[in-house]
Parts: sequence; C-alpha cells; structure tokens
Amino acid sequence: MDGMVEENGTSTGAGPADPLGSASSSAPASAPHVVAVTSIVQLTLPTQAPSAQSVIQPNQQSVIQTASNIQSVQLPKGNVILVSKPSSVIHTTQGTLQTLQIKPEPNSLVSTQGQSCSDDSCSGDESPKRKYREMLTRRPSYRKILNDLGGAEIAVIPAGALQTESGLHTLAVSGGGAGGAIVQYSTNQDEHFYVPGPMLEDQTRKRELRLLKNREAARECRRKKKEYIKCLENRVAVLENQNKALIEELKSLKELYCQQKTE
DNA sequence: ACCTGGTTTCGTCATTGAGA
DNA sequence: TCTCAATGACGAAACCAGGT
Repeated sequence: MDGMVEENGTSTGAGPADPLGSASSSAPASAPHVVAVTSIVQLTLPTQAPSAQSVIQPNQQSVIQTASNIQSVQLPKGNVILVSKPSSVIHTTQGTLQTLQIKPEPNSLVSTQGQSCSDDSCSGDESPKRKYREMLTRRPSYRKILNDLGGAEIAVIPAGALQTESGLHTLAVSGGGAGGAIVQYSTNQDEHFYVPGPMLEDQTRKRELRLLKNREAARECRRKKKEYIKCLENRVAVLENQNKALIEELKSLKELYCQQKTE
C-alpha cells in the first residue's frame, strides 16, 4: 500500500495504482473544451484549524499527507470543482464551474497540479520515496519508548502460570536476579515455550516485544488503509460530479449548435 | 430467546523492501 | 547480511440483522 493519493491528481508509485487516476484526462485532446463557466477561484490554503469534514486529516501518520492543513469548501448544489491541471484539455471561460488551484507547499506530497513527487518518477537530490517514507512512518521506535518507560521489563509469566493446568507445566524456578530462570513449558501448540536460562528468557522477551510492535503496526496499517479507501471514495464522488457537469455541458452545446444550424 | 449467516475487528504469522 | 517497519493473509472473537 505504497500508492499515494492525490486529490484529482495522478497516482504514482508501485503500489496499488489509483484506479481513478486517468479519469480526468479522458476528454478528447483535439478540441479545446469550452465550458460555460465564470470565474477561476484560486485558493491558497491557510494554515488554520482543519475542517472537521476533511477526509484527509492532518497531523497524523497518514497515507495521505498534507503540508499543513486541508480545508473543505462547501459549494452550492450543482457547482463543480475542477482542480486545475495545466495539461488539461478542459478550459473554463464562464459559467458555474469553479477551478481551484491549490498552491503546493514545499513539503507537500499532495499535488493538484498534475505532478507529484511521491514516487521514483520524480528526480531530485534525495529519493522522494525515502522522503515519503520518512515523513509517513518515522516515529520513535518501540524500543526507545520502552527504554524511556524504564527498562523494557516484560513479564513472561501469566497469572496462575505456576499451576499445572491446561497443558502448562512448572519444571523449576531458580533464584532471582536478571538471570533467574523461568522454568515453564506448554504442551499446547499455540502457547509460548518458557525454557530455563537467561538466553531463552531473552528470546522470549524479544518475541513479546516483536509481537507488541507488530500489533501496533497492524493497527496503524489498518488505519491508513481505511483512510486511503475513504479518500478514494471521496474522489469517486468528485469525479462523478465532474462527469455530470460535463454531460450537461455537452448537452447544452449540442442544443446551441442545433439552434445555430437552423438559423 | 435462540439460531444463523454476514460483517467487522483484532492479533499473529509470513513476506517484502529499505536502510544500516 | 541483518534488522525492522509495513502489509497481505488467515483465523478467532465480537457484533449485527433477519428469520424462526
């Protein structure tokens, strides 16, 4: 899931390619697209509190990163936002369509200008992929967190483990200290083995740590995945609106053409 | 109230790719 | 080569809606 999502942009990267990435460039390239629209609204996003409605949430480790904040804009029904793309064959002149040009912030991975630095296709001093990774995933390691918490002492003996119940057997317990052996084993396949000796105790501790980390990683991964899907759904809605507007426009142009023809 | 099939959530394992 | 974070796959448990 390395694919990046850009609002109305092209999806790049080796990950799951944006299934909708080509939707905005499917218009015939031969004839310039004249839309009955009025104004172009250029919007530079302020660094204010984010809208609660935004699908793309800032300040979280997210698949979809924003430079700072994202604002949602409520438009009256029937209006459509076109995110400006220099290469687009769609041009606006007058009418009810509005174009948003979102000025990219230096660190933003979200590009609405038809270009993105979210993958290898972008040349630069540093690997964009690396930058992306650092931005998205760098956080204090769990080891560091555990150290900060004071020693990473993870208990390996569950409550009641000294009883010989449910396949859990006590062999022996030796003296305290760091090298004190935890001497238990389980006959259940899925249970962990607790075998005497500091080295194996260390192995057990490492395993617990690994499981803890992976648990957290899985949670985070699922959160990102949900966010990604949300964003895709959002894009579907945007593109559907766009499609509707284009159909309407085509209709009116046809009517206009027929009128002029009969005159 | 109980059953059942579908969905969601969570933990774990295996694998992969990047960085040291 | 080793380590580690990310993620797909899988199974188990929880949850929910509809039927009886």
